[in-house]
Amino acid sequence: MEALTKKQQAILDYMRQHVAELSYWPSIRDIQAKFRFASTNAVFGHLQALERKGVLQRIPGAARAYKIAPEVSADLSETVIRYESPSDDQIVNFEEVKFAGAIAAGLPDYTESSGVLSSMQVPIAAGSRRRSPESFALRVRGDSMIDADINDGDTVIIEPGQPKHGDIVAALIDGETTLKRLIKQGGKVFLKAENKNYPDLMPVNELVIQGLAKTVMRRI
Amino acid sequence: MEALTKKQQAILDYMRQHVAELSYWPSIRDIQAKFRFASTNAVFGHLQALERKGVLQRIPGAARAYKIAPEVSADLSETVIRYESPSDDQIVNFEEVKFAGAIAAGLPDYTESSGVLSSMQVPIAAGSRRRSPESFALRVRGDSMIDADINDGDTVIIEPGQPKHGDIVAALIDGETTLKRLIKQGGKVFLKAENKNYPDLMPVNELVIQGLAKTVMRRI
DNA sequence: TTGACAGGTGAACAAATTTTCAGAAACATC
DNA sequence: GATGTTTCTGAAAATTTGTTCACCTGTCAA
Repeated sequence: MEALTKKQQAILDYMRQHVAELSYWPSIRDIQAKFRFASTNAVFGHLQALERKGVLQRIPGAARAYKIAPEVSADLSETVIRYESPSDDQIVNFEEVKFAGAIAAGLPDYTESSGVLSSMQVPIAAGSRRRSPESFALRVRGDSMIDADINDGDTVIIEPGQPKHGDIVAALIDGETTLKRLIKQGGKVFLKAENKNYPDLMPVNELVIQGLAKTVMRRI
Repeated sequence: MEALTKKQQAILDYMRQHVAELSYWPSIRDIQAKFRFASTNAVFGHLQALERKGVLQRIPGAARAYKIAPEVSADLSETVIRYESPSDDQIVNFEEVKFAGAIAAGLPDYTESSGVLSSMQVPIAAGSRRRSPESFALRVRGDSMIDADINDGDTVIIEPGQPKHGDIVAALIDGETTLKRLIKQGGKVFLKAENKNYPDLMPVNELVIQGLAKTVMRRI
């Protein structure tokens, strides 16, 4: 694999950043402006090079249309081990977690040092003109849901939604967010900790919930 | 929120699917072709409507350039339940999963019917100016890792990295991606299925891996 | 020195794409 | 049945965008 020149890498990065932030690709002239080229052809040449080197695929004739080839893996100086990208149909297509508040529109806080925490973060919010409740992630502390296989240190994705009987909700109790299962029984609403050692049902009059826990994430 | 008509919803869905699959937006003509309109203006009108209704943002004059507003959650007409957003410090800041290949730059394939699946999706490499290989997600099929608490239907985030002894890797065996634990023993490399019912160690000469499984996601 | 090559200028061209205009058909609503 | 709205047609205009051509400028190695 032929290596990219500095300019090529910069352009590729810019394109990535652009599409991540705005959700659509930059035009050749956008790139030209960004790098202060006097001619569109400077960009054109670079794009050709990027395509030739296999890191970018242009769609002939189509404006703002590219595909980015999967990144080449860093060389692994191991002996027998070889990398191979998965075929597209193996890839699970996710939806999106919109993070509330401060990081809603932010770019990923990718700190190499932090030991490659997995997972995601969502640029999007581009065009978020709604004050609708967003999904967000919470780190689980404690063992109140241990019997539901949600353990200390896990991360749950909290989504907005209509809480139904049996749902696990992020509820505000005494100003603190806790994970509980919502129980409706005899017209009354209860919260239940999924831990045998905890008291059974906790009746609630007014329930303040932050959302529904729908997904658990666990580090291996 | 004004509701979308059937055609509008279909067009919106198509656009989402297109961008998720190809990583760039369809042109008006693409949409026209898809829905067999005789005129581009049919599409144009629908796009106007979608924008007026706030679910889509067009970039004037730019081809194949849109932003999609985040979905609004269904209104909760429940009685005692109140929503409250979490404070920022409760929010876990994630890093980013870059999806390989086709969906690299895609937007979420959000199908309302599919019942508010949780989770994320990644516009890509946002700002990642690193040439590192991308992470991606795989849906787990089968029970080969059941003893490691990775079950059928779970989703694992596969990350690039130097595989070490004990890591769970996504390895290519007979052209199929499988999840196995990597064992180095006596200078040899083995793969081990974490399921008591499966044979112990599988010796490998040449190992083709797609990455390291570092995170499991499970739907509740 | 020469030649190859990455990087760039400038202008023009062709194609793709958005956008506008005027009007018609379908369809529900009252 | 009248009325208004949504949906669509057809063609044309305006603009954006990708593409091409001729030529210039350094750098680096043979």
